[in-house]
Amino acid sequence: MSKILIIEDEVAIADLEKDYLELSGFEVVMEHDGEKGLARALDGEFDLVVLDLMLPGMDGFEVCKRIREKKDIPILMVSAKKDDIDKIHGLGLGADDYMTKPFSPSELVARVKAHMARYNRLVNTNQKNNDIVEIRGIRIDKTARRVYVEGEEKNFTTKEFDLLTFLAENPNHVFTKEELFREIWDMDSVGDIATVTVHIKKIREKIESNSNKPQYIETIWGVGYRFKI
Amino acid sequence: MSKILIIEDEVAIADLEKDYLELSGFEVVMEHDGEKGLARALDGEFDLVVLDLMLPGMDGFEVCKRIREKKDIPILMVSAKKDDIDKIHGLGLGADDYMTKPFSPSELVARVKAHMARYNRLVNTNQKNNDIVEIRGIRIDKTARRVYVEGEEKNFTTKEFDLLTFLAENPNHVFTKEELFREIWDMDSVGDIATVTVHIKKIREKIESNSNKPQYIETIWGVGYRFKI
DNA sequence: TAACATTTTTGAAAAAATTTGAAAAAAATT
DNA sequence: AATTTTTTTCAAATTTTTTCAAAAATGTTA
Repeated sequence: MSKILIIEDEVAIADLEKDYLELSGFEVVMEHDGEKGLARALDGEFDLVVLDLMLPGMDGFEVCKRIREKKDIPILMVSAKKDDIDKIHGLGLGADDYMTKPFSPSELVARVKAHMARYNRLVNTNQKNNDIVEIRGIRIDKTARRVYVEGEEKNFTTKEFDLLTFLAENPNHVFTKEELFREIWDMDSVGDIATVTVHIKKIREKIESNSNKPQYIETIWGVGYRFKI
Repeated sequence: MSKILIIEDEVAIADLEKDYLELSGFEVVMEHDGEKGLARALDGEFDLVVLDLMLPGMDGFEVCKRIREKKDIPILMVSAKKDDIDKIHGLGLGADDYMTKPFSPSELVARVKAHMARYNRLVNTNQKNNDIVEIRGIRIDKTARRVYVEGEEKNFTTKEFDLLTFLAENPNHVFTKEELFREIWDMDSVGDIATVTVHIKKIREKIESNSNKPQYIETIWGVGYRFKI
């Protein structure tokens, strides 16, 4: 269940937002001033913050900035004035979205859902099931030793599977061919590094739709390879 | 440099959007019908898609859905009708944002920037214990070998990356070209010191907004270079 | 300001690294 | 033992990066 924090001093508005969000299945908590809101947000239990700009205590700009210093959760800013929106842009506070009042509650719900979906898409990748490694269109079932590309199973040989899995489990990390060789082949096995290259090529044939522009395994010239998040 | 794909059949509008985005430093490509747009988007070279709903060939709903099946890049949908927005929500297509025409170009630029920033923020937190060197607007991720300038990723070649990283890790220290050469190139490699200069130039092109007044890598006349804190 | 020294820019050549296809070797299966 | 599959090796083709050298620009000094 996703939890949403509403920081909004006008109780009537906050209540309305709360009702709609709860109807859509979210758990909602409200705070009515800046300081408390900030403290709550930093608590870390929320998945998204709806933040009004006009607040007693600490204003929305400040709250946004302070949340962003510590947290990466989506922040949806709400303001009565169109000018404030420009200010939000200008300050580069790291707000993810903004709406001007008045807005329809369904608009709010829609935006909240969109952000949630996006956040989950990007973040949920490598936490839950340890046996499943999933990044974008690639799903690797480690126990079953199966690989699915866009939902379709592809056959991988042992070395190909091990290599792909290692890269996918350490995404965004550049490994040299030597490192990969030591990792997948026996530490002290004597062999040619070139075999790594060939295996990369074979893997690419199976997972990349266009080998010239690899979407998963990138080449870092002069260094090695990297699985792109 | 971030690349944006605009899929919009009205050429005048597409041109306007392109102009504004390019002014903000984005690289922009336009496609004027659904099929071509989809193909381009799946190519994988873009960081964000601006997608009009009304398109000849394949409509925006379909294009959005199809992109989302394969790609995680931000999609910003544009429509003339408010009703369409509700439809986008309803269908759960995975669009990240939407704007109704008419909109101000600066609004478009702001939204694009916000999405880009967020995408980078999220992707970066996903990785584990990376070595990050950060000085003012420059962030160097040593394990991923990525460089961000004002939050935007730039491509660096091996030597460029090594040289920049070395300077950034030893800020405020002047190095002669000889020292830099010995540091980045093999100690005993025979080569021309001039190559250091060329690499500095290339790095500057990527990190300095005004090459005439370098904000990061300063030239110390008659001596060498220094990364300014 | 002229003369000089140093740095920067530029484009093309050279070098290095990667990709690719195919054949040889090794391992597993029948 | 023969066949099939997988892995490794090799070398040509391709791509990217680096180097080099000459020209242009910039800063320094007399």
